[in-house]
Amino acid sequence: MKQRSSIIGSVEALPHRVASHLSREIEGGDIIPGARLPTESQLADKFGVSRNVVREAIAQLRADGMIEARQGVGAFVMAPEQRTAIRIDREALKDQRNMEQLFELRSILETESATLAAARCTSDDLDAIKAALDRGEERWEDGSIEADLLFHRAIARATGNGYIYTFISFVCEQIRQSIYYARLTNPLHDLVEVNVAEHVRIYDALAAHDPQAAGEAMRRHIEGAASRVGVELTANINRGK
Amino acid sequence: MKQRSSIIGSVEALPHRVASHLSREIEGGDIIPGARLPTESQLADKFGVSRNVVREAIAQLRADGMIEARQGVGAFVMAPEQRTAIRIDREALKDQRNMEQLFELRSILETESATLAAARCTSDDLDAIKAALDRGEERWEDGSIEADLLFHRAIARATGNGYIYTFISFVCEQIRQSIYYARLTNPLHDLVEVNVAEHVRIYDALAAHDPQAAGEAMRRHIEGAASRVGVELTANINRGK
DNA sequence: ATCATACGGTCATCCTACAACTTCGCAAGA
DNA sequence: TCTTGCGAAGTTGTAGGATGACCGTATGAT
Repeated sequence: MKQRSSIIGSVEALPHRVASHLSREIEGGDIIPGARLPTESQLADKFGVSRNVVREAIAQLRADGMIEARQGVGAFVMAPEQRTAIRIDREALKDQRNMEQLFELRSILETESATLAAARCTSDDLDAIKAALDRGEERWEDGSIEADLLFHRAIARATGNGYIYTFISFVCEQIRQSIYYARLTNPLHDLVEVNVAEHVRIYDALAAHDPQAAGEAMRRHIEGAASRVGVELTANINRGK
Repeated sequence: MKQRSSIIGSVEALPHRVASHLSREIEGGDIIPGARLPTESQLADKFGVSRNVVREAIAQLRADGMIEARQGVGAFVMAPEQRTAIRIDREALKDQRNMEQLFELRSILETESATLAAARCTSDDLDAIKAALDRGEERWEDGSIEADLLFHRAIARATGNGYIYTFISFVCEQIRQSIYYARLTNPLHDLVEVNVAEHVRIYDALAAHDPQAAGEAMRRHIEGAASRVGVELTANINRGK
């Protein structure tokens, strides 16, 4: 079979490339909601791939509720509000302002997470949180990042609210990925110690079942974590003093 | 072509059915993270569909970071923490407890959204919010639901934080869909009026640029909205007294 | 004018074939 | 014995064509 000379020599799989392209066209407003996409055959020709590849790409977008395909009619782009999935563009996070906003969202979620956890956590929950905390102290170079995530997730789990856990895990992971790739230099050790110290303060508040203190400690911690990677949370008015 | 007698007679598309099935198997822990899935051919046989359908299903799961496929090796399920997308199972929301938890998450997000919006909103933002508010007063039977969403989204937009907007839109939409299908009876009109009254209170606080009051009004509103659809937010300790 | 029908376009599914890649085992050589 | 190289087998990735199901519209009969 003759190898179709694809446009760009990338390592990315074809369906993903097509999906990204379409996604950007929709996101960028090139195709307005309600409009019809070209037919699968046309897209296949346009991208120089088989119709199978186009279908796989569309399958992804459809799963996100970004487009809707009606048999015998065509595929239509849907309003951005009725997506069935949340996805964060990793590229966009290279923009400092977006990273700042994501940190703000994280601050909101985690602050309340700590507040709820303080009121609800069982002794088992506390044990799990303590375990994550301990693992952060005996740190290898970058194992500390994992331990940090573990700590935050353990708290989120202690809220007893699965959705809170999911959302926090997701946001934290996005931030981690983007930080991880941005700076290959491993974190300075004294900063890690500051981090652990803040964790201890949070844990103490949780163990004391003091929601107010736990939330406050968490808020400060997120602020600190942000500034440690060069992000300043401006005018964060959580629980406006 | 002979019609393969499929196992279940549903209106859902085949790839979606397969994806759901696999998703549930993974979510349920039947296949642990790191383990390999059966080959595409085996899955095709198992579900009684073509390999193409299986590939589309896998394409969806792969886009979510739920599984990873390596050419020449196989497909592996990934740890739930490193998903690249958040998705909410609409089926699960039929369970009252899950709905309760989702409302709690919404309460957290929206309360802070109102707080931030009060401090940051421009006059343009206020106009948009007011417009949504007015549209809720001249209500048709179920247009009021749309107007309600519009109102909340307008506030989220006024925070100036795109992620907050995205997350709130998403959560609200999930709740709306599930409520909408649960009870075909249109909302009682006096309840709609209560709803609008609460909106007015929020708007006033926003217009006065009073973050504290706005957050408080929003928290009460979400609580009210929840109870109006039969969901009680238990022990919600946002800004603990 | 109205309604039933035929037709063309589009997505949905299936099938087969081949390419690209990985793994593993075996055999030849050092 | 150990290493190296190579090929076989298995798996995912892509291509392309065929057919079924479904929709919208135009056509034609009543």
